[in-house]
Amino acid sequence: MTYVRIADVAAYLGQEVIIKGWLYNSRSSGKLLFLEVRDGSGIIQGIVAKNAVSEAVWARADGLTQESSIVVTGTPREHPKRPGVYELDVRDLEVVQLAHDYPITPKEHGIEFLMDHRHLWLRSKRQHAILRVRHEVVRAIRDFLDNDGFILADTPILTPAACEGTTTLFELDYFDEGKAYLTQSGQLYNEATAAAFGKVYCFGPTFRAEKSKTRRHLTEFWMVEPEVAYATLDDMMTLAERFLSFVVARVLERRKEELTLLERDISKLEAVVPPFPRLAYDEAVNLLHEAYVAGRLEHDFTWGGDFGAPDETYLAQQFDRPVIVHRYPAQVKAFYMEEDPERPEVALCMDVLAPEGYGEIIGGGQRMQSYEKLVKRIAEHHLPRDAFEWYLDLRKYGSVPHAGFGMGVERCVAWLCGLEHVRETIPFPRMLYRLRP
RNA sequence: UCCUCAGUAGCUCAAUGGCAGAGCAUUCGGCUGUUAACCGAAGGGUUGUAGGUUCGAGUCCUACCUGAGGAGCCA
Repeated sequence: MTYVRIADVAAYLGQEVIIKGWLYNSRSSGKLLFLEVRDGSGIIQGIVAKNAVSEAVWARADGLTQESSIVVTGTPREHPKRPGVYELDVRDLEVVQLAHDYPITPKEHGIEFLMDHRHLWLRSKRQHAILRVRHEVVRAIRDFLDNDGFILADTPILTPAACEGTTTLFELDYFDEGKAYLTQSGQLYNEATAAAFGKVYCFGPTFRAEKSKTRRHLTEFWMVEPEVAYATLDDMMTLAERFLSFVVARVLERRKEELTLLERDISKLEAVVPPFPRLAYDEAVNLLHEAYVAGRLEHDFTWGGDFGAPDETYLAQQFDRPVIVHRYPAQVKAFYMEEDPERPEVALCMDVLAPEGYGEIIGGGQRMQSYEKLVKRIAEHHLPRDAFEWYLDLRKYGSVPHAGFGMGVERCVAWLCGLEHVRETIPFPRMLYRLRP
């Protein structure tokens, strides 16, 4: 007898197989039982006819409860009325464990209840679809970078100092070395590996102890950060555009079924092809000001600040694909940003804003190349100089123009899936007021 | 940290200041093609906590707790 996964039953039509899984839901019609069996690869409806099985099998099948673990023996065949859909004529059924009072019923639940039962919620169809899209996004990211000459060079999660002085860090005791912090970005280390390998990326979890409680924030999130030696801001805008287009195309190609289950408007994603509109910060400010004058934005925006969420949403809504905003005022950006040689008050940086109000999904730019200017910046930002000596070494020994960016995986997945909140895009989200399960 | 909203059965929600209710889930019964199946019955409540107003509070007031959304900050 062959053990098969539900995703593969089409190759076994008419042959008896074994399926190992859990009861997702069941319906009955007198002497017929309809068992929806899931095994992680898919869901198949098992048909138990009272006159076709032994009394013992019938009794076991009739007594099944939601999420009981079961091993089913039966013969797959096409659904009588729905071509392309497969069912299983059940001959035998063993109960591995009988579940009692599974809390997540097939009706609606509130978000608090579902988040408290996240470990069980992961079994439902919608969560499956989202996490399969996430998996495809991660795979596409790696395929794109690996095929483009990048080396994966992971950066440490425990770090001795902040990489951006402004944001809040998770702090912990590190033996006799004093305080250590959970990384908020691998970028500074990326600059070191880029000087070693030319084209690198790191891909892992990052942590921000920001007290942000919005649909776009997690305290622990995954970020992919490519970094390229001898690259400029323009190179990064082009790379981000190619990179993001590739990821979107891959998800459309391989996960259309999941997007359909999520009721995602696929035409919105099909529009995501190069070139992306590029907007200087100055132009963006003008657009926002005009929108305020026309009554489309509540607050006026003046040059010098960073965009708020409504501003980002408005800017993104002006285009049918991601928009790249570049050359922000240096004062609102991190200390390591290179300045524009023609306008020192702006930084050679860029953000990619996703369409439909999903906000900033990519941020990056060209890094400061000059040793002297970087020393000055570190002092201006009141950062501890000694913690950055190794970083300054990168400017002493073969400094070159270099640039990179970071993309938040969860925001990207939320956008691709059309979700209200990023919390469903990671198996176990960590948020301001949620550490469990 | 601030602003707004919400806490009633295991879950999702009703209930003009006047008897605590429904659907789903659970248990029992019925149905040979069901699709969040359906039909019938039963069990299930310290209305988030502590005070207050009132003849009477799930409902009004105060404080606190918990959660959700948003601001700031950010991917």
